[in-house]
Amino acid sequence: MDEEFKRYTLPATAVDLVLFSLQADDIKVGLIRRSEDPYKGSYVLPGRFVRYEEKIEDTARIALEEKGKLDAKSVKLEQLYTFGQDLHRDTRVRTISIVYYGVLPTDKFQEGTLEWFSLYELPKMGFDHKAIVLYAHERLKNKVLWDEFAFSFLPKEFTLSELQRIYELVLDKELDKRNFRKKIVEIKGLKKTAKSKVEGVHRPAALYIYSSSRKSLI
Amino acid sequence: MDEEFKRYTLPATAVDLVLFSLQADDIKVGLIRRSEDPYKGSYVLPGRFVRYEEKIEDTARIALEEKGKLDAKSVKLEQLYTFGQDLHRDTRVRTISIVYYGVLPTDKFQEGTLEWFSLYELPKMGFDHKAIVLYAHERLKNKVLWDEFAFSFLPKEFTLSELQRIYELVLDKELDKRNFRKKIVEIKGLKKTAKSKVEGVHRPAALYIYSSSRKSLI
DNA sequence: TTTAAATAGTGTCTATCCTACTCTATTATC
DNA sequence: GATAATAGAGTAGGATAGACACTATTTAAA
Repeated sequence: MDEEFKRYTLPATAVDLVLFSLQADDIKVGLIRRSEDPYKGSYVLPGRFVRYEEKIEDTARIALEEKGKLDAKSVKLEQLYTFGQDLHRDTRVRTISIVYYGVLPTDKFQEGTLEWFSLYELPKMGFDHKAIVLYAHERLKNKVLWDEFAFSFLPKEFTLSELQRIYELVLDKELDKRNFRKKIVEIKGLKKTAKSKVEGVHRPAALYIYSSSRKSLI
Repeated sequence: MDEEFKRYTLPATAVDLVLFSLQADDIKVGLIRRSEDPYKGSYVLPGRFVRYEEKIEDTARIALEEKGKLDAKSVKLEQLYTFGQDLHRDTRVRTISIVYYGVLPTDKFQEGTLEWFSLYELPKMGFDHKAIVLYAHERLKNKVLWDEFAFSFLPKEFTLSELQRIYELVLDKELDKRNFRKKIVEIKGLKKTAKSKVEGVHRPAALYIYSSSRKSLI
């Protein structure tokens, strides 16, 4: 590439997305298979270049809709980190990547253009996107513990067992049932609804809803 | 601005810095007075556009040296957040701002081109840079509690009183002396040196050094 | 040389929180 | 009605956090 070009050209800026979702009792990540070099055949995060006068949150939302065929209203995205080193989405241009991550609730899932892989069994991935997914997982662990991210995996009404399973899958760690229930209900201010959910040959589970609170679970 | 331009032009990307420092028993932030419109006369964060094939960490480092006349080796910068909305550093171009923050140790301080203002008494600031400083302060509080950021304000050897003062200034909260000392020494694995520091008409304080550890202080 | 001023330095007790741990309840199916 | 499968609940012991007050050591001034 010629020196004049480098001197006066700005790097391109893109937004990439790490999308998590609960499917088949596992945390999945939504990826796209590259059909061209570089990294042809590998999987990458869905993303999009930031257009002039496009807020980066909007870029993220458009990427979600166009690349993921997902309803942007159903996914709450948060900024993860901006990677500005060896990220060459396209060999022709130097790219800075602003990465957002978010959770797709199970009841909002729809077949689209993304392919979903277990967080714990990722395929061969292009660029440094695998490292980005792992970084997003670390952030997700914290967010699940300290914020309200766990609820975004689930529909509005959920059982405590379902919620506990989210924590266990995200944290990759088994939790004590009684302690979990005591704490989660109190700390997150869960409210038991009158309804219950029959899901197998066993006692039905009460459905809870989440309102809002500020404490932390460990 | 013409539509063709907007359609095919990429936004510019800049790195801005929030630099903290301990001076005169106060946490200060290093700013630059704008000499041109927009926001002429207001203060802004030091920053620099990201050049083609310049890692963003390098952009940050160069900004530190050129705008702040500070030794990049003495300041550990961490990425804060990327602001991609209404940030128009320059009215002519739409700019995305990747913000880094860091702490300048007291013994590395040198007069330069930055002006230092109390974190709690900021001057009139341009763009949304005041909001960014406040956001950085929130992050700093967490980093001081959970990471090793408190030590970066101080020289290698420091007294426990000096360290406690950092926590109090950053957290904007008084701490109990005995509890602080017990916890900080244990949790952060501080080591008492043989030296002590005479600083006034009173008993000298033992100097401590920080090694490394992983626990948390609250 | 005694006194005063100023900060360094130290331990205990109480309340709260975290963790480990096991049995009964309720449903559908055979 | 017996079985299988998950829902649901309480207690005790140990660890941790927070409140709290006095003695030690130095320099300067009287």
